Formats: sequence, structure tokens, C-alpha cells
Amino acid sequence: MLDIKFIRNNPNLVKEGCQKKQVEVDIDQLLEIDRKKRETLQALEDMRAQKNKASLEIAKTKEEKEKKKIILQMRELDRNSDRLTNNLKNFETEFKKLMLQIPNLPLEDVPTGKDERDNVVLREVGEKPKFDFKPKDYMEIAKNHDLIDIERAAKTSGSRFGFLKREAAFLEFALINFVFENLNKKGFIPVIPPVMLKPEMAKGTGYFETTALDEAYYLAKDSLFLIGTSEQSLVAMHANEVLKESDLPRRYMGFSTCFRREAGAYGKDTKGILRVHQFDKIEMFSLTKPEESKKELQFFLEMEETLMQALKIPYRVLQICTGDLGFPAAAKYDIEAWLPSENRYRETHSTSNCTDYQSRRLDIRYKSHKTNKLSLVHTVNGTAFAIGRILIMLIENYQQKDGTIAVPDVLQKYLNFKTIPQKLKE
RNA sequence: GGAGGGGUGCCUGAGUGGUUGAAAGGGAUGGUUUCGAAAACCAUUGUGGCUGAAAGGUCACCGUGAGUUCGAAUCUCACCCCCUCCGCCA
Repeated sequence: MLDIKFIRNNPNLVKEGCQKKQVEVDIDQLLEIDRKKRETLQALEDMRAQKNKASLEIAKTKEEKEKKKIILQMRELDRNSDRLTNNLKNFETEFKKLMLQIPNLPLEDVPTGKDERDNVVLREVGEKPKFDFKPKDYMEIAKNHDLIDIERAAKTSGSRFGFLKREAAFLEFALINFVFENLNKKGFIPVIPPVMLKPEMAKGTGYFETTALDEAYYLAKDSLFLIGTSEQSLVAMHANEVLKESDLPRRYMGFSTCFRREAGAYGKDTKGILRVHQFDKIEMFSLTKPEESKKELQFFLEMEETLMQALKIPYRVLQICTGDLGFPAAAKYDIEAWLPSENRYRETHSTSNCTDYQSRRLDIRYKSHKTNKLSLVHTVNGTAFAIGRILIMLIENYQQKDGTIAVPDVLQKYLNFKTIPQKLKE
């Protein structure tokens, strides 16, 4: 949510921002309703003030006649209050509806663009593997090694699921250990959060407006959303809290299963485990002082790149343009890893600065040491590893001529194998 | 799932339908004292909206939402959350 005062003072900036983000909201209508809402509120409050004064008088007055007279007056006054209250409620509902439709505004240095085609490639890092044989795609390799079973997952659960088996399962734990160990050194607090959220918390994250609502699983019987990323649980964790300035930046790394309906992705990436309904992910999340969120975003990107470099997977960094930012983000970078079988880069990481957009919705503030004043924190999130996609990248980039899969050096200490041999098919 | 108990400020904890935004204690902050500290003493100590240049004015908030009333932390209803016991269970 944006600050209504900011919108009042900078309607054109907001309009421009919405346009850049390809989101249509009627700002003029919002301001008109805001004006009517305040007008009504003022009238109602004046009336209440009158009533409060009268109540005091009633309490003080000892004469019964005098009391009755004032009470009757107040009853008369009350006739208007229902109408005013009703009006106010309507204005407030409409106001809130419009406010929630406004996305976070892009920061100034974000490149303007329509969609993902306008994202800017900042750099390519790492050497793409050169194979002196015809590289296979990861699903073929995974089948040969009995690492991923899509067919049986379809039998048990339907499309877009997978069983991770054998070395793939061990690799997942190795990746988790690797990240936890390294990010903990950088001050990230490990968290395994709930994967279900109450509706108001889920909505507070800002991902549930417009079409994104269809993206989430909802358990109607219990009125709970399944999270799409642990970021959602981690933001909600500090809802309605006041943090100490000395606690900032507060960095978390959340490990959780993530659930996505992939409702808008019919026919897209239907093979394998690139796009599935359920996957595990380690997410970085940080609450910062407003003036530090830009720096924190750079720090997150640096962490992501460090992790990718440690695994020696070639990747490129994209600066996301205004039209592709997503609802709550004000700035965002993606990392795409090299996928040999498709001869192109595919997204594995994403890191965003949501400024005070989430914290205003969820009321997460901090108290300044100096001024003792309360301000909203900024929130920054970023992928550490989305396990499934990293496994894909590992399998393809580390495949060997003899049919085995090598294991990155940095993961070997968490595993009791250095290569993954081929298996006989079941 | 069954039975009971409870949600008040940073915390503990009072609160008879009428100056109760809320006693008291603790904590925190500032000050006095001190070479310094402790102790003691004094003072301060909620958030948000509207309005205003500011001072101020005003409204709201005692889990949430409705209701009764001239007036609700206090009465009524619904919901949410937490705790205890029993049952079930990884």
C-alpha cells in the first residue's frame, strides 16, 4: 500500500508510476473519494464532540429535568449519525479497494519497459560448459539415474509434480546445508516457517491482488492460504510490531516448501520439474531502515551471485524493467542460469526491494534511537536457492561424457559421493 | 473433537455504565546526587486519523466485528486467538 498523503501531494508521480508498471488505477477517483471520506469524517466527529460534551454535562447535572432535556436533545442529534456513519463506511470501503489496487512505485533508477523483453542484461558470469559430446537434457539424465520420477508423480498427484529420489534427495539437503552454513555467517537467522497463512496476512504481502490471487492454493475449510514462498511467512512474522533500530537490518533465511497453482501457465514448461506446484526453496528476507534498503538489495544480489559462483553454474544478471516488476516490488534483479539443453538462460533467482509497501500493509515499524519516532521499515527479499531449478542446472551443467554427473566441490563435504553413477532403470 | 479459563499500555496487573487514555508496581528514558557507579529522589513515558504554519483543537483505539445506551474497557451477541484438562495423534 502507498501512503495516501504521498498520493495527495504527488498524484502525477503516482499516475506515472502506475503507468510504468502497466497497472490501471483511477487515481482521480481515489482522490475524490478520499476528499468525500474526510468531509464525512469531519462532520461525524463534530457531532461526536458535541455528544461527548453533553455526556459530561449529564454526568455532572443533578437535576433530573435538566438531564432529561439534554438526553432528548442528544437523541434528536443522533438521527443524523446513522446516515453519516453509513456514508463513511461506503467511502472507506471504496477507498480501501482503490488503495489496494495501487502497486508499489518503481524506484527512479529502474529501467522503463513494458514486459520481460525490456529487462536489461547487466552481466554474464561463468564459463558455459563445452561438451565434446551431445549434451542431454536434465530429464533424460534424471531418468537414466533414477533421480526424478514425473510419471509416478502424475499418478499420485497429477501434472506438475515430481518425486526427487536417491542422490537428488541427498543433493537437496547438501544445498540446504551449504546455504545455511554460509548465509548464517552473514547474519541471516535460519527459520523454518509455517507454510499456511491467514488470509489477512497473505494479502498483506501484496502478492494477492489482481491475478496473483489465483496463483495461491486456498484451504477453504480452514480459511488458510498455502504460501508461494517463505517470504510471505517471514514478512507476516513481524506484522503489527515495533522493532528496535538496533535490530535492523534483521536478516532471515527461510527454508520451506512453496506451493503454486501455476494457473496462468497452461502449456508452458510442462516437461520436468522446472515449473511445478510444489518445490522447496531457501529464501533470504530482510527488514531494514528505509535509507538502507537499496544497499540491502545490492547485498542480496551479491549473495546470490556468490552462491552461484560457488556452484560454478554460469549465469547472467537481469535488471528488471518497470513493467515486469510485480506488484509489491520497487526494484528487482533476476538471475538466470545457463541451461545447455535449451541453449539459453532460465530464471533461478529473483531479489526485490519492496520498500515500505509490505510494511505499511502489515504495520511493521521501528523506533528511531535519536528521535524516538516510529517509521515503517523496508523489506527486501531474494532467492538463495530454489532447489528444483538448481538441481536442473547442476544436472545439465555437470553431466559427463561417461554418463555420470559430477558434484560441485563445495557440496562434496555434505555428501558421501563425488559423482552420480548411472543406474539401471527400474 | 469434549469440558473449563482467559485476552487491558513495553511488561505484570486493577478497573462500580458517567473527566478512565485508563490505578498501582516494574521497566525504559532524562535529570539531581557521585571521582564514577549503585541506591535514593524528581520528572517523562501510547498509537493513529482529521484540522492547523505552529501552538493547539478534535475524534478513535482496552483481541476483532456488530448491538444496547444520551454515554461502554465495563452490558448483549458473533467471531478470532491463547492457556489448562480429557480424547486422538507425527
